[in-house]
Amino acid sequence: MAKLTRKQGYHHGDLRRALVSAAIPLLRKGGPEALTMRALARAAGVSPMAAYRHFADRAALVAAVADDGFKRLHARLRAAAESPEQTLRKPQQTARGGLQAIALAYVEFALEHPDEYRVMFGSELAADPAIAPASRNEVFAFLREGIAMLQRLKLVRAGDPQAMAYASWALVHGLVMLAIDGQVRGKGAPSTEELTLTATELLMFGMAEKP
Amino acid sequence: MAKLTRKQGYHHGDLRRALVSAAIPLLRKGGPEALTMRALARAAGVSPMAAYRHFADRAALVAAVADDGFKRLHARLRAAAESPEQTLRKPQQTARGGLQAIALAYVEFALEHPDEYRVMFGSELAADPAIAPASRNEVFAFLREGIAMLQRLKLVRAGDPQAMAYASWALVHGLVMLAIDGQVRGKGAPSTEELTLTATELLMFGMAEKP
DNA sequence: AGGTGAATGTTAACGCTGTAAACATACCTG
DNA sequence: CAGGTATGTTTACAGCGTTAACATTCACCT
Repeated sequence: MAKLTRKQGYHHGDLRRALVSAAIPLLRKGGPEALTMRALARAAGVSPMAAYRHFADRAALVAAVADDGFKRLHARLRAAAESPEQTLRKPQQTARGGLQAIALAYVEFALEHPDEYRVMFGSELAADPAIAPASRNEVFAFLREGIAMLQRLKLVRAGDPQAMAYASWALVHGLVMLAIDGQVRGKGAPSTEELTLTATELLMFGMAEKP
Repeated sequence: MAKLTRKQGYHHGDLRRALVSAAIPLLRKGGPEALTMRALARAAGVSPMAAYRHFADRAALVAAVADDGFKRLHARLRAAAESPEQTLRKPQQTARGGLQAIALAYVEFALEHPDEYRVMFGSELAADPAIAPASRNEVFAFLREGIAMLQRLKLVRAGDPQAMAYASWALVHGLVMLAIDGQVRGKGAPSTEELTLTATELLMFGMAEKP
């Protein structure tokens, strides 16, 4: 019976979740730097040390926030994949267009929540791989499966789907980072959306089944 | 004669450069978190506040370190482009192979100095675009010129070289970030070098002149 | 040469941070 | 109801970025 109330009772009532939730508005207001243990505890109406009952240290807390972000990103990508009506200019092959729609959704998510995205890929997590967010692997698996499906449909050439998924992810992630850093601005720079379409199309051509 | 000693005399003798130089070993030992004003001043044998005579705040100092990094990266890429003997498995078209060699050199640089690379693209700089390192634009221009050259040689399809350069940069940057974050590890994951070759080849195919 | 102002470095202090240690309370299980 | 464990608090410390006031050294001008 202990299991039933495991996530509910106690003093605050799931403070862990409250802390992670409090992280989002904090991030959006003050950027990654504002994501401090004390500010978080303050936002949750709790003493600074309370957070340490749920997270070993700041890195663990950041990892939890990142994990949460990847979960939302995953949901967003799944929605984009399933939605028949994506805001995509070129339907072309449905499956390929679907993958492009996923890429667009990915970029959109990152640009809507740049600070969260930055935390998700920030250096705090890279320190030790033990706290790597599990949901990140799920996002990657989702992408890899998409590639594999396109291979089965003969829309993508044969080859290690894992490597192609890495390449695709790298491309989109790189686009996002450049966009977030404000590096894409400047004379004659394309809009991020245009750039995403162009870049993904280039990669798609490269991955296409050779004629 | 005043001009001769412009970079030499004074109290410390070009403390600004000393601070930026001291940043590298500091970074390699303790990661981006170790790059603090006080530690830097300590390493330069100077009082904590001395650094503020040369940098408005920590962000400015980080920007200077990043700028230095981009300068070294630029030099590295130029060397890779000019060196006739790159460690490249597939010579294929010389020019295209050259671009791939540049990509490999880029990834190598980042993997050798992951903490510096992270600082170069860290969130501290993105805050305000005013302190964006100028040398980063030079690296990008270098890449864009390479693409434009390939277009003139008819090895790359027509199209906005700027957008293609963004796509290429994004791909390589994304690869680096994934590799640095230790995300590429795992069962059946390719080596970073293999992955770089695969990914750049995919993009090259996509950018190739259509038959 | 000598004086003057700007450039550079120092000291002291403030509020913020992460986190360890000791303590207090609420809850669950027996 | 008793005991233990999970949770939250208080206190404390060292390190950080940064401000303000002060000290020194150089560069230049007459």
